Amino acid sequence: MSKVDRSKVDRRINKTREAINKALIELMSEKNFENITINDISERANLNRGTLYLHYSDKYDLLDKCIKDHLSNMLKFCMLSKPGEERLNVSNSPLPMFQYFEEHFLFYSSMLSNKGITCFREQMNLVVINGITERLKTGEINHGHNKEVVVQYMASAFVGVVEWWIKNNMPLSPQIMAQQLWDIFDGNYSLVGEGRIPSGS
Amino acid sequence: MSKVDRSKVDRRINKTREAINKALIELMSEKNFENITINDISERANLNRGTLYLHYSDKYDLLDKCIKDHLSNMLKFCMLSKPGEERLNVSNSPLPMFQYFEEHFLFYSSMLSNKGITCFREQMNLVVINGITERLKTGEINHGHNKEVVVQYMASAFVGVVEWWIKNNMPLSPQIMAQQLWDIFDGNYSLVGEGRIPSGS
DNA sequence: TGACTTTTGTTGACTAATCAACACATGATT
DNA sequence: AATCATGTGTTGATTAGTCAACAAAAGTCA
Repeated sequence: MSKVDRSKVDRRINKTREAINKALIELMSEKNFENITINDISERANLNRGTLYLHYSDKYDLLDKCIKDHLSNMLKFCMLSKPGEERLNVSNSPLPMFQYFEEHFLFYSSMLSNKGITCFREQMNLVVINGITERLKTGEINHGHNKEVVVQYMASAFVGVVEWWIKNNMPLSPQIMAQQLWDIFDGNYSLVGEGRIPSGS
Repeated sequence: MSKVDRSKVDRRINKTREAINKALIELMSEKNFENITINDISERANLNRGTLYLHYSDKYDLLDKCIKDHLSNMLKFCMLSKPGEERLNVSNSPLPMFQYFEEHFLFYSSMLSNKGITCFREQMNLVVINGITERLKTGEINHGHNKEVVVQYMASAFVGVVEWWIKNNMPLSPQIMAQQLWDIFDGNYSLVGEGRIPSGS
């Protein structure tokens, strides 16, 4: 008569998943996804092949979950700075985002540069769109622009810039990138109801 | 009816031991050994406290096995260059040794600098003595010196120099250290039966 | 084509790691 | 001295991971 608590996840599970994800990302930075075998992954992760199948049904399932996991964390990170609060100062500029991408460079580099995996860019775009949409829920646009259009515009611009930055091995610092992007956005819109930021005149 | 092979070690065992050893060395570079608890170690190693007790009876047992393990590897590494073979050229100088210590700097630094653990220096000295004795078995000394004395002299000198080098955060490169030590040894003895190396005249 | 190697996904027997719980020891604070 | 917190070492029930073995699929090449 027992049955233990089990409310928290067994730490072995996390260790295993982390090892597998790390191995996959490493391998994807080295070769084409299609050429990576389950054997490669389990060897690199230093665990039994059978263990991998306890968590993922095949390598496509693994890739899928790996992407969803990372993008979900990215979105979570973005949402930490609450929408509609202190949005016009530099402290809430895109800087944390670029620092985030810098920290997870290996992942985003692997995903964006790897041949034979087309799905990633679209998934990332989708997540960014959802994120921006969420943030714009409270602070409404008041320039007479269609919200959908603005969201698409911003998401595409952001993802495109990030993709360029990552694919080119981050030639500029996160600070510079954030400043540049902030300036461009500023030239277009201010994102909350206060309207354009008076610049000079 | 079965009984599996089990000739090789279960990879879980190696992973666990490696995590524990890494955790101990890290912690010892941060604080006094006496102030490190079993809880600290198991937390840092990211495993259950009970798991640690499956491998070690207490933290002293762990420290002991950790030291013996490292020193045994060190000796193994030293013995890779066979005694009595090509001993007079630079390629067989102490350089590999200093590179070895550089690679395992964190361990030796922790052990040599940590207060509240006196046993390490003596154990290391003993291992070095055994190593040198082993190497001198084939190539005999022929200067009329007592072998024991020569061994003690060399071991003390070597350990002393290494200890200074590690404790001072490796102020000189392994190359320089090896060259210096080689020159000093050369000024004293050549270690094989060929006698002094004619230097110049 | 056919022989071959490699990879895949699954099985069952087994072992190591996990977790909560426990009693006890040590140490500091009041 | 009594209280409180923290660390120790052990227990038993349970789960996750391991390994070798297998058959079937997919890729390689003479």
